[in-house]
Amino acid sequence: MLRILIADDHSVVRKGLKQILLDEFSSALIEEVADAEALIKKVISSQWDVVISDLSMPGRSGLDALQQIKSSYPNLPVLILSIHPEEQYALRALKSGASGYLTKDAAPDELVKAVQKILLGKKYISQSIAEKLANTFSADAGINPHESLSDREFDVMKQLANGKSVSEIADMLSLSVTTISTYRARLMTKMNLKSNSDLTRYAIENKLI
Amino acid sequence: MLRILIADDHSVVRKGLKQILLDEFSSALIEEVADAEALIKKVISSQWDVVISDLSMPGRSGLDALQQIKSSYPNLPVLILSIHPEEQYALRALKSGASGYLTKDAAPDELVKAVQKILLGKKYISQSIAEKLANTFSADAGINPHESLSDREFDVMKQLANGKSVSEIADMLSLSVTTISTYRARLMTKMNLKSNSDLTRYAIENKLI
DNA sequence: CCGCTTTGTAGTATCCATACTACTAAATAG
DNA sequence: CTATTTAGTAGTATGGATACTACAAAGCGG
Repeated sequence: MLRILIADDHSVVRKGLKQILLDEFSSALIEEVADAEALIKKVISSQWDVVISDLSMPGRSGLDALQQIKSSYPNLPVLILSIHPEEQYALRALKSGASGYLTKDAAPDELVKAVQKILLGKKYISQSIAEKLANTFSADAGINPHESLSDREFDVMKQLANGKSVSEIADMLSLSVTTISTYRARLMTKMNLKSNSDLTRYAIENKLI
Repeated sequence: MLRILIADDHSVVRKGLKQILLDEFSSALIEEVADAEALIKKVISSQWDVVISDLSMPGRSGLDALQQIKSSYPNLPVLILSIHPEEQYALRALKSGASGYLTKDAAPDELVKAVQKILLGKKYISQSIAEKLANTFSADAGINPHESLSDREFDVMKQLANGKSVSEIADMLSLSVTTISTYRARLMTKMNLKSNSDLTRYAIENKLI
């Protein structure tokens, strides 16, 4: 019997996913969790055939959870479902071991197709994301300052660019303020910027926010 | 019999909404559309008790559709469901005649409560949105926020938006840092913003820098 | 396979920014 | 023409951010 675990902080989205999957896999066992913590716990406590997870969840990020899952269960396929059409996210997710990357506006049958494919141990990437990824490889890849950031740094960078304070971010991620401050210092050096406002401008110009 | 029309471009969200509503209103007739065009057509061709619509849809915006609906059917209640927690959106929606405004991370029973309330011809606004709206009324809404700034405040605002620190500005203007800090506090209140990054974004959007 | 670099994390001391308050001059309301 | 608000300015105390440092784990270069 097929066992599917869904992780998303929006209950509407969880219900929707469940419905779509049940329409196709009528006998599947589907469970839901609302944050990364619960996701990790569920993955450890029960066996699953596939995990479908959002990237942006309160507390620990989905990317974080993904990495943790893959380090303990390398063979458990994880499909990332994100609202972000940006290639950076897809790239990071795939690098972290995701079996697929879909945006939430994907059609139901694309979702079903993706699940079927990754159940076979294959990867699934949607057409549109594939095209975006292509850019990353060709063109001026690697020279964009923000691409040299680590996952954590990237996360923090976006929050800062969005106007969050160092301590707010520390709170959100349950880390020390000094840790966040260190990330900030590092990413500022890497990106060769000085103030949070510079960051905001950069992020707007590069369509990161 | 209760007739509910759902408009959202994400099919996952549509399914989720339908599920949640059916759990409560088991005998309801629920139909879905994926864009503003279809929404308008459906509203004209059939009778509905309530419309639940997203704001951001491809093509004509949800706000647009909302206005069109309210001009022809002022008594048809429309609940707006948005991903944006920002007050501007809520305000615009309410001004355009929406009966309620909810963000997509609302709990299922909040959605149900909202629908029940607006079916009675009342309005429904969530706690968090209500608080945000309060600000909009208190602070001088209507004119461009930056136009209510004094000259000094405006100066400082631009410098801050450009990434200068409070003490750099104090230096430049040969004033005390606390003076600049006071200006900053005042202009932030007037403009209803929180962080320097918010300022930068505002300044970019309004072509001030 | 072994250093060297990067990443994730945090403490301590210091520094910068803010909240709160206050005062004067100018503008505006009544 | 007085009373209230707005603008310009700053001090004191406090709270939050940063610099510097550190260290373990992971990754990579050779």
